[in-house]
Amino acid sequence: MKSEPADVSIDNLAAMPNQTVDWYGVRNYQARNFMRDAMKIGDGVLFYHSNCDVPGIAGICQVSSLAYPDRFQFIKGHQYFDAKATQETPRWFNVDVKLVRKTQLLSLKAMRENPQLESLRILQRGNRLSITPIEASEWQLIMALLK
DNA sequence: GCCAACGTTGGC
DNA sequence: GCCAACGTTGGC
Repeated sequence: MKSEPADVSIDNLAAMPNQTVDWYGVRNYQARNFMRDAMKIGDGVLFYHSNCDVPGIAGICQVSSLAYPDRFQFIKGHQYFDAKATQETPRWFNVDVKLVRKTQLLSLKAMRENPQLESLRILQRGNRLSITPIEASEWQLIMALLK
């Protein structure tokens, strides 16, 4: 799951109550669907710093709630307000994400240089999704790299 | 339903 | 700041 550290960094997350953040602001249907339809409590999450000096994986987290309506879609004037969303038929959803541990930064560059990680969705050409699923084998490999 | 125009993402 | 690669919008 990508986050811009200027918005929420791994250190920001570590300082939050319960070290938990609601993954607000996703306004892409595919990414929303991953949260709404696929994520279960306890699922592993790689916290990725994007759009920053050294993009890469900065920590390990886990999903700590099922998806529920993103609170900002209802706030008029807010950056994430959506006029087409209503309380009865919300359009955007988010899960809660809880920090497991901060890790050494596994940079995008390092990931690209590792042939074993070639299949990672986030490394595919043209990928812009802020949330992408990961294979169990890829997860295991990254866990080993982060040891 | 097509698709041109426009907006966004995000690495570089 | 550039720009490739998407995603969304809206006229037709």
